[in-house]
Amino acid sequence: MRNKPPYALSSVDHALHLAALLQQEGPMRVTDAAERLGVAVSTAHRLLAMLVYRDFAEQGPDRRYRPGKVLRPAAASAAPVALLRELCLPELRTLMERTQESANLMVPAGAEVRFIATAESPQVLRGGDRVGRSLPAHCVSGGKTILAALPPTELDALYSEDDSVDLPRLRRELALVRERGFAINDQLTETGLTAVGMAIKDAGGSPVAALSLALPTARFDRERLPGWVGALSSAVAKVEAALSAR
Amino acid sequence: MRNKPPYALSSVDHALHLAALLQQEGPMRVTDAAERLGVAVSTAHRLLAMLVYRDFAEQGPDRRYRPGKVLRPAAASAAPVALLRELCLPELRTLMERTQESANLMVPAGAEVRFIATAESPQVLRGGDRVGRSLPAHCVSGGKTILAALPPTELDALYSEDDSVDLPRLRRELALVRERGFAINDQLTETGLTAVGMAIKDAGGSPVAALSLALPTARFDRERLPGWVGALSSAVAKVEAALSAR
DNA sequence: CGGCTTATTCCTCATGGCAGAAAGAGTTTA
DNA sequence: TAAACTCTTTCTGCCATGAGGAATAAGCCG
Repeated sequence: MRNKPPYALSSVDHALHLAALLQQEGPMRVTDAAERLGVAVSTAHRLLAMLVYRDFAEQGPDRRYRPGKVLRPAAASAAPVALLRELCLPELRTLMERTQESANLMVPAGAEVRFIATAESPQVLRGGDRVGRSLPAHCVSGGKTILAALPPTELDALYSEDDSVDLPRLRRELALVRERGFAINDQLTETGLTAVGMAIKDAGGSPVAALSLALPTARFDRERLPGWVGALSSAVAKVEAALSAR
Repeated sequence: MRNKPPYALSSVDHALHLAALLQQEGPMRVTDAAERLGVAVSTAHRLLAMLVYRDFAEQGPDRRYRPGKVLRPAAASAAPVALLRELCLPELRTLMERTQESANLMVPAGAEVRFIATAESPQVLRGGDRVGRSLPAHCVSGGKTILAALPPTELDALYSEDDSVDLPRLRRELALVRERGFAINDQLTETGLTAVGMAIKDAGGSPVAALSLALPTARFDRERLPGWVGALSSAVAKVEAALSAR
């Protein structure tokens, strides 16, 4: 816990304080919460209702409120994306070490992909860390491979109402991606950056994530492509095997 | 997650949503958080500052925000009171089964004690479940034994400015409690309820909690007192041994 | 049935969201 | 290598809207 911010949000403070109390001290009634926070009972009730809504609390048959699943030991390690990150981090590092280029892990998020882990190249000029960011799937190498693995109906659902995307052209590109097994993003999202991506699929063949190598365009060399694709294939295979084993 | 409450607190909703996103998805920048929540960047920053303040987030050297210790797997099991509850629950049950009266665990909280676990007697007329509640320590059996184990300076610090408490009289009572090793609350906090309490001390002799048996005054019998005190002693000894072993 | 507790509703004013500015950090360029 | 540039984080002030509290209704238990 740090110093109180200069411009604290008292409603948020109450809620977080209450959540932490539930975790530390266990079951509590509405009136107990009101006393502990120094607020009206109706306010405490509203705060608890929000905690319940967002899974930070739940109410038992004795009417007391307890920590919800977000605050339980299992939650942090059970979230699918957190699991995937944990599982992929070693492979990301291996991939990066093998290629000396930055390796990214991304997951699908509607028509976008979200970067959830990066192993950065040790070279001075390198693809940077994009963790936390979202980018349009059809502009990103890994995103393209995810789209390529989607059933046509799902692809339509994502893009049929989006005028900015030429759907027939995208389909043709994705057919090529499927054929090759990887996709390239040549400076579509950032000038001077080129990436090679490959989807990670579950046992049923559905894309759950993608790995990509991102490097300065100046270092992109068609002759080295097979090597990068090979390293990506290796990493993807290992992740897929680990996913199947769960 | 439940249905959104009819009268949601949107600021609290933003904060909790953001905390859950950090746990599920991992590191995030301020601008990422703003995008995900659909709020201004400055608002996202204030929310993150509150999350950091309450240990739901922390910021790394890369400026990204990550889950704080409250959201990590270890937090839920590491909180001292949560540990104590977990450790004491079996003894509470044993104590209750042995005496057929309700057994309570309470911890000191300033001049009060807070009830953190109860094993209720199976009898129809019984001491009830007080989990979550706080009561003045000097009116509660377990609280008296905690006060009795405090150094005189600490006792003074708690009560010297409190006119409602006759400190010399309390001192005399606590001296008696120390001599006996247990304390009785005869209807001070609730008409018709009598309780016998005993402190749990750490290796250094400082009181960390107390166990008590609470029963209807109608069942309180001075001839049975040694039996109750014996059972309490047993339970306290086991808890103290377990505490020492950590 | 009574008393306590939880849950809901309405109103008002204090605070949370936003815009803008300042500060910080990393990259690019000369 | 230093300056310029750009993006990002952090800070600040203002005002309208949403959070807190009072009152009421509903629920629960002895």
